[in-house]
Amino acid sequence: MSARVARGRKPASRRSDEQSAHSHQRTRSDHASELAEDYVELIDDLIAETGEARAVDLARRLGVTQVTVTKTIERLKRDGLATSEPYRSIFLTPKGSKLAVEVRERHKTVLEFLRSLGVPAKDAELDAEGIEHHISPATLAAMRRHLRANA
Amino acid sequence: MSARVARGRKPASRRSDEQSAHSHQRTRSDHASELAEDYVELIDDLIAETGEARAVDLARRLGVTQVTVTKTIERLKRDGLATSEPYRSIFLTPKGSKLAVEVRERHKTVLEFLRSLGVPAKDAELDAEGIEHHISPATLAAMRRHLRANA
DNA sequence: GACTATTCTTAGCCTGTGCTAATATCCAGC
DNA sequence: GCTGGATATTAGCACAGGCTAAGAATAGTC
Ligand SMILES: [Mn+2]
Ligand SMILES: [Mn+2]
Ligand SMILES: [Mn+2]
Ligand SMILES: [Mn+2]
Repeated sequence: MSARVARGRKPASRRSDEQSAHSHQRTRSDHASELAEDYVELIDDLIAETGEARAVDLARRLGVTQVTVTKTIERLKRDGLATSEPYRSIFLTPKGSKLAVEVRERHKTVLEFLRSLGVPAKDAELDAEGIEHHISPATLAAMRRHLRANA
Repeated sequence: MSARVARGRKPASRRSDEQSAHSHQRTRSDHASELAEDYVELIDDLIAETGEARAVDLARRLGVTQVTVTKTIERLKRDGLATSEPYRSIFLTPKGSKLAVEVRERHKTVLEFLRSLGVPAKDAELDAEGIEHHISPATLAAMRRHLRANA
């Protein structure tokens, strides 16, 4: 059948194996930062829109319970992205604010790009929320080029 | 400052909150199926390339340990996507095979699409591995249109 | 057919991200 | 200034998906 079975030889660790492993590792790493990115973006939005970011509002926009939000905020605090006092609303550190700006910018670009491809608004919004976290600088630049070219 | 603070009025659950929550829910749901998709695609690849899919090969291509692979295969079996006997290699059920074909096709489209945008091969491969799981049928169709138009 | 290197399994651990139930605090309206 | 409803916290649970260490089974080589 196959070369493998015919020879009884295992192909050791090949170049393409490492390439493939690297892609999956990048995806896992993207997912590790994903929640933090969405939270800081949302906290920044809420402060801009309503003057403050409260757990109950975050929960409503994320579709999770308040308890889940509170626990996640604890991780954000641990990672130096947010601050909060008991029973008070949530704030971003400078590091968190900076991340929020970058993330919002990238999110907007991805959304506009999908729209420019002719994807219906509803689908574009759903897809962008997930896609945004897997966009390398190279791909972001390519999307911007495409938007400029089709302006 | 804000309307919220000035009025002391909470804006209840607004339409846009639900829209936003829906996007995040879709992303979480994508992630729940993501690992299964990558596994069946990889198992199918390995069977085609080498005649069989073994845990050690999956581990190498995914960049995780064999133990992690074995545990994940258990979940795939539970979900009716794969089968395996102790100390034997891994097979796909008809359901798993069907999924593998769809996933590979979508993966290829995303990769070609990114390449067609001018993204360098290396970056395109890294990004496609994550992006592929967040592509709605509408976006997939748009990518195909774009590829056909720029053929 | 025995030996050894590879592979697979089992047990046990950890973190992240979700949940419910129960309790505590806060604040708006009276 | 009380108080009821909204909000936040705490405790405890579950599952996914990662890991290491130790031992068992398999298979290629002599
Ligand atoms: Mn976002
Ligand atoms: Mn997102
Ligand atoms: Mn993938
Ligand atoms: Mn993702």
